Amino acid sequence: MSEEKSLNFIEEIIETDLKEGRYEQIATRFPPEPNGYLHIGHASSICLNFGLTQTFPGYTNLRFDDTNPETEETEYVDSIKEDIQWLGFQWKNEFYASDYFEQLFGFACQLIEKGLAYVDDSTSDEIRAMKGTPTQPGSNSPYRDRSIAENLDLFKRMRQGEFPDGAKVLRAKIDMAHTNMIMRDPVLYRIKHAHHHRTGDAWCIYPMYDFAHGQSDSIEHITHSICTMEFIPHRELYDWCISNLEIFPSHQYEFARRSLSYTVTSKRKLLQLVNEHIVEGWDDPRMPTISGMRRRGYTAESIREFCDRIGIAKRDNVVDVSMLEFCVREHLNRIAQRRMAVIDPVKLIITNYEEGKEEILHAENNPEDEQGGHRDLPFSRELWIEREDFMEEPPKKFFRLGPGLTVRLKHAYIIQCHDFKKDEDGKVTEIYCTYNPETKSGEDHSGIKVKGTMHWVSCAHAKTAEVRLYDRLFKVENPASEEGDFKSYINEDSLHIVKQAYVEPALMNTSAGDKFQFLRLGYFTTDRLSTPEHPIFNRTVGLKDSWAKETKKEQA
RNA sequence: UGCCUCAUGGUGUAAAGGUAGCACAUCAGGUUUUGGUCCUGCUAGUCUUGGUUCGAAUCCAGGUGGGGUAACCA
Repeated sequence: MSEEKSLNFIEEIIETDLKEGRYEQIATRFPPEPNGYLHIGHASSICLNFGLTQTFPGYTNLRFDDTNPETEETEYVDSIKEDIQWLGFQWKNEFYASDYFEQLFGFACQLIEKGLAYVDDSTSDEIRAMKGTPTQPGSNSPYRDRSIAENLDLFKRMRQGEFPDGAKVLRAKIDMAHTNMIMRDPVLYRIKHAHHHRTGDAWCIYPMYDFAHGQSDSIEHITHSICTMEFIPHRELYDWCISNLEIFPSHQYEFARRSLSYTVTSKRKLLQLVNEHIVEGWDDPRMPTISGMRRRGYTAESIREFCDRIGIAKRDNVVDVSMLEFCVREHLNRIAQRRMAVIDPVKLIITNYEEGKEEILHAENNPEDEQGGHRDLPFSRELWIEREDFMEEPPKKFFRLGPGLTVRLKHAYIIQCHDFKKDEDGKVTEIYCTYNPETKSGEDHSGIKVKGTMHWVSCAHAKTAEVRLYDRLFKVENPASEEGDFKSYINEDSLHIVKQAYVEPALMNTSAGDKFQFLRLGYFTTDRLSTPEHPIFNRTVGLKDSWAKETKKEQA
């Protein structure tokens, strides 16, 4: 615990600000636009913003950046709030940029009165044309020199709804030759006769991001307004507005958004996957959304740990998914109860075990947790085992079943295979073994050592469950940087549904979100659609599999 | 092309002019009634060229490469 954790560059800035007395406490905010579900990239920002005010004195607001009524919906507001809380964070205030519409309107009037904003009748095409290019200065709008009185009158009439969409905009009067394109008389307000999810039809003019965000920060006395790198050019305008309005000086700091290999994290692309039914909704377990990951079985703790490990910096990055998978496994290994399930079953018959006999075994729930307790596990003559655990002609290092081979059945006996049966297609249908009654788990004094231990489910006691196996959604590491449509890189085998898996009785009557390790198969969670009559388990992540690695090496 | 920004093993991230470290991944081994967990060890890095300095990943200058930016989106 004596280890001093190094600070990221934002924490360093804050520490300096605090030390030098610029602030006594800080305020941050998480500012989502309610036009999509939160994803793993947002989780990073959430952990940053809320984490900052856990390590330093201060608080964090949740503020919805809802200035574009055409794309925003209450459904998104609700999901965003749920996801943040599920991740384990609580905001101090729940605010909306739309709360400030009246105040923002007032700010705009102030700029007009200072001669720093004007109403422009140009079309968007004309404005774009007059913008110039990075190397060529733009040109002034013919409406740029309207009088203050006329601008004020026009702007108020815009608000009254006298003009149709697109007829006029309010622009800042800065410099059409500015090297920063953002500063070439940016649009501040536009006319949109659209229904807003919160203000209804009260407004028909809406502020642009650049006029809403900074002022909202200022109104809330946000000290450190943290956003991603693409907003760097906007900082100059952010500061310009605050300084000319002479309001609380919030400051903007930028970090590089985190990206994850084999996934996309762009709301536009995620929306597309949902709308085109490539996935089954925002919370499809293959989605990198918080809700998708939650349904997949990720824990909030593991996502927080992940965000902590990948850190915050300003350079471009693609974090390897294996880092994320490591974090879930690490947590789930500690908390998930062990169960047995067979996904691809083949029958095993213990020929020297009395027919009709059954034993109730005492199986530990979690070897990592001494307080984890035990469960009853029925054993009998006929068992289901995993088809891949038997090989007719096993290679040397195959520590499972094959003619003559010996293995332990987890929590039960050591068995030896002496025969098997195949159908006319050559498919193994039954495997015959004998068991050694002296080798019962916990009472084994035989001294026999075996290399392999296998999972199984008693046929007579097995329950049927649906198991959903997920794989990465994309075939390439960075779909966003690949040529052409990102959808052409989708992995069409990202979901494999097993309708009839056999599970031990202790797996009945679980609740949505319960987490288990199916021995040797991976971590699974009960899906929200699961019912006692039709249980469904989602595979969160497989176990590390050094045997699979070995066989892959052989093939190469 | 202007402006902005970034550059440390395969990946992510530290080192505030003084021994380049940590984690993931990889590889090799040990323990194990999960080929899991755990433990041990290996491999592998400062974009380039100059300068300042006793000493540079760090400071300066030039180059190269990546990313952002020219929506009535955020």
